[in-house]
Amino acid sequence: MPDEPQTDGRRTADRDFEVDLDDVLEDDEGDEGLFDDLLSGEPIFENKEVLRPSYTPHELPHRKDQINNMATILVAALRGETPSNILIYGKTGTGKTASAKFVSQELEKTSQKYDVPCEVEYINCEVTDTQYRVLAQLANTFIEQNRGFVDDRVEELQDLRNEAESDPGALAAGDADFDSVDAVDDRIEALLQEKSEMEDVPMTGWPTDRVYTRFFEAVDYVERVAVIMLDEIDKLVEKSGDDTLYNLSRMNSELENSRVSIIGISNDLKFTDFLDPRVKSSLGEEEIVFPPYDANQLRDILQHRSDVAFKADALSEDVIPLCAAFAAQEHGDARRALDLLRTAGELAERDQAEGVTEEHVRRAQDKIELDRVVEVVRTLPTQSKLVLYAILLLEDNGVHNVNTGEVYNIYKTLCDELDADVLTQRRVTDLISELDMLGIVNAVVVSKGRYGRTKEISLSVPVDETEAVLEADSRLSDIENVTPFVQARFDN
DNA sequence: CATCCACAGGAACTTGGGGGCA
DNA sequence: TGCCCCCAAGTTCCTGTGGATG
Repeated sequence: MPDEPQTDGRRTADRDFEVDLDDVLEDDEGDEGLFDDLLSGEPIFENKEVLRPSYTPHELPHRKDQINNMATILVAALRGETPSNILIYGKTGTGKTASAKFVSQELEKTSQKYDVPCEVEYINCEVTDTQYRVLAQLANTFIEQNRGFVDDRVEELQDLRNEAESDPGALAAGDADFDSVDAVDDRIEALLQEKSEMEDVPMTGWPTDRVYTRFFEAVDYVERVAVIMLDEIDKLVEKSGDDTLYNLSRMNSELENSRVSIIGISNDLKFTDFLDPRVKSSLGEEEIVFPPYDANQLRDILQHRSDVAFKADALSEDVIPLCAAFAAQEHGDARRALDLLRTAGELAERDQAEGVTEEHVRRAQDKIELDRVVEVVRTLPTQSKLVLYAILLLEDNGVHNVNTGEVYNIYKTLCDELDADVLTQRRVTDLISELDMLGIVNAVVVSKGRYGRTKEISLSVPVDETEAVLEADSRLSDIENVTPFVQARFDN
């Protein structure tokens, strides 16, 4: 195992963020075991899962209108018609995804009840962010399903065949007319042959149009209505244009057996501006807007979930209003509110407190922010880390609102000393913009008249923590030894 | 009022690494 | 093996520009 030391290093680092083992060990006196202490405290949570973002609730307060609206549109699928395409708008944490998933679950449930072939495929375009990958993923899920259909059909035919061997009359009673047992065998063989041709689309390697064809065939293999749900659709358009959407939206005119319908979910209200007008009109047949929650609505949601999540009386009175207020400031983000509540609970649990207090919420607020920053910085690519370190050094030396040129100069010396590749300034400006979008730095374009136009960059995270995280990176391990060389530059 | 700085940021291209297929 | 594809990261070349200054 050549990478053993690295793994070890990561484990130690993780430990500090996950559970504070040192604290536990210090308290470990007498013959009590390691976990006894932790267990002895009155538990605060009843069911923590319902506070996690992955949990899809059965009831979404203050979203009845939107849900009914979606249902009205999608009910067409149950009648075997093509539902209109839907575009859903709303900022993060406004319940778009949860509502859409809820509706699709109900849709699939009902479709099974009435035996109407109708499926919903969910794709998160932030993860699956190119045309190729979207098509490949869709193709593979449908291919998988089709194999299932073939298996079912083959089984059916085999039963029929077995029955027919003892009672020739059974053939006529079957749903398809076979005049002999051999005919049934032939059919089975043909089906198995078809199945063997249903290979998965590889993750990479094929031309995109071939993937498209494969996907097309897979959808059209049986009669059905396929609802394709594209979450964070703006990310897809931003990265790889509207070809995917164009292809998907014109599919219906060529499909013979099945119909497809698209549900696009977007954070960005204006993303249709970049679309081809044809795509825009077809995709936006129906539009549903999810407005941000206000503090009162957030309070309802939190109340709702905390009844299930916490033990009775575990929350002091002002906890929920405070969480709601904090989250309402962040454009009414319910996910954030739930996170806050959960983290506050975890902090209280770790303190072995009786219940969650206002104080825990405030600490949770800080912890979430710091955790986010630490995680983002830790997972940054090396080059971005170098750029960030350059900004950090400038800040350390009392230079605030630095501009691109200064950063680039420091970055260059840093790379020289570390023996790393030096990127062009063009690339570094992009990296700075990325850091800006991640909220690690704040970069504003300003014009200094005669002295040019540049970005004014300032750090928007705590210096010490960030520095610690950067120095923990093995690839930058020499950085501390290098700093003096860079420091020397400031003397000039 | 024109000039001109110091970049911003778009477009097209290259490189190298993932893979398929005959 | 050679030729095809896709993709991320990076490079080259480029045009655009807000406003202090001469």
